[in-house]
Amino acid sequence: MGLLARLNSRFGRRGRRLRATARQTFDWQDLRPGQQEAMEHLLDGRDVLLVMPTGAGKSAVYQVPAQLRDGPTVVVSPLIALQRDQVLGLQKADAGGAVAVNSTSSVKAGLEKVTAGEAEFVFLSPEQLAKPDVVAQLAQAKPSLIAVDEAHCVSSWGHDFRPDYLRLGKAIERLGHPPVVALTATAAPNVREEIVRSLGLKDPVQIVRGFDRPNIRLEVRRFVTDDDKSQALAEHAASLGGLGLVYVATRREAEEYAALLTGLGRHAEPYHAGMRTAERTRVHGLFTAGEVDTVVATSAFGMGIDRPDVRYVLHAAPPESPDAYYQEIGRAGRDGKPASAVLFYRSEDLGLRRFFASGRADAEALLRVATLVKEHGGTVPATELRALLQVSASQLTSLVNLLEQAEAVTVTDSGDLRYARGGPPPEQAAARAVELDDIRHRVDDSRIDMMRGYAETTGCRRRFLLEYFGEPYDAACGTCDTCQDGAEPIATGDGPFPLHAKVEHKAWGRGTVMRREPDRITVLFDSVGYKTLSLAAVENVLRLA
DNA sequence: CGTTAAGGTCATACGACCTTAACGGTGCGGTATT
Repeated sequence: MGLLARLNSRFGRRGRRLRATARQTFDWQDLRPGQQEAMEHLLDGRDVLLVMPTGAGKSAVYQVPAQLRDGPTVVVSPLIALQRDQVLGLQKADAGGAVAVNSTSSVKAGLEKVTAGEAEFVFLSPEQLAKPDVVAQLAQAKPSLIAVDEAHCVSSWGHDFRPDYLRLGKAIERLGHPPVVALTATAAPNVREEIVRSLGLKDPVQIVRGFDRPNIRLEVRRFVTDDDKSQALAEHAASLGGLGLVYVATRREAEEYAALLTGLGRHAEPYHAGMRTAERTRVHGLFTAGEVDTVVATSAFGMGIDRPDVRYVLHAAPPESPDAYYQEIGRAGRDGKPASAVLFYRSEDLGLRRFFASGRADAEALLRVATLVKEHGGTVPATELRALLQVSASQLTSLVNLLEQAEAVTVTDSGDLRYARGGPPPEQAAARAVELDDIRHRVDDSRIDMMRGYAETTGCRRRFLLEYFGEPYDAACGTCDTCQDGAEPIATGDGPFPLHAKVEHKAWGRGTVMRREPDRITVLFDSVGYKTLSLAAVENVLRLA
């Protein structure tokens, strides 16, 4: 932003209104630059993708403009616990009321509050927004703003675990597509693209702030045997003071490491989705109150946790992507004081991630859905298809999502299925759907490769992560373990393939240069994900696009 | 993909070694049962 634009933003009419509202309604004395910029674009009617660390005030970005726009604000939130926390927070302010619409209470009563104008904010899961009647009733209330919280879930959960995430774009359209803000703490460039595409954001303003977290020291320790690794991790954790998190890959490990740490005199508690709700709530409460030293958890623990003073995040196994890793270690040191992130690494531990990523689309089921809908000729209720095919609602949604991407099947506003006019024949459609699914899996696999790359790099780890997220970082941080061991030199000068250059590969198609080293580059390809290429070997296969 | 538990074979050892099968994460919603 130029000086004039900055002054205008600082002292302009919209900026003043926004800051006044922030003070009066929420008692926030000032707005940070990224926050105010995003709010102004929303007031101007623009869609916004906002990538900022947790704790940097992402929620404010929709809460303040919501006060200035006529009509309720729809907030998409992945967890009922998050919805509840947000509603409680908003109820403390005089912000126009808030309600969560989900299966824990009457959906009907909640929606009536919105249409009656008694709630400025309505929180829903993607599953609620997959119900035609819910969307129809919300549309009557004429929403003036939509916020998609934890928007990376579109990409990480939408394809299998929670397929209704991929249907949000349709819901947004049916709600009249008021300004939409997608919020997340991390997303690599291709994940951002997918969020934009999937939600159907129109020419969105992308605001990316505060990616680097310089107070978090990065370190990786490599091991050969599992015993050596767990012993080293336990000893390390026991030697640290303050509050910490240990991420593990399985529920059993959560229990085992918690017991191990307890044996070493730490107050450690396990946390995973296999525990009873009451037990999970208890551990979460202990953590929130700071009455525990260490929570040993699977990926179930994290979203919505809010303590500024987490001093360390240890990993007993690598997660499935640098995106997930950065999300998890980003829970350390939110207070800005020194914190550490140590990955206890064995390359074999990536095997479990490859297993989790290995499920492939059911080609036969895709063909059956396509054939049934085609032969029916008209609109088919989803329930009818489920009964015929003996699949769960979420399985059917996943199949339909793929067939929709293959331009064979469309979903009507009432939630029924219809074969696309001029769509490809079922055999072709199913084949195309399988191909699309394969592309996504190749990209997912390459993200696991990048996790290996992070763990095994001899260069600066901070630079590795920031460049993965598309943030140029032309230095070595000087504080990570590799820097302190004397990091490898960084490629300088222009070279044949500058950072972020668009390139074309003979076999892999279009891509973007994400990382440059003296003798090789890493390119993010649209169809195969991340590939690290030796500069000596690419002369005849790679060119600038 | 890698680990572990269970079962089998060998053949003269109350263990050593091999093969095989099972297992592994994240949550919504709605339904069935107390």
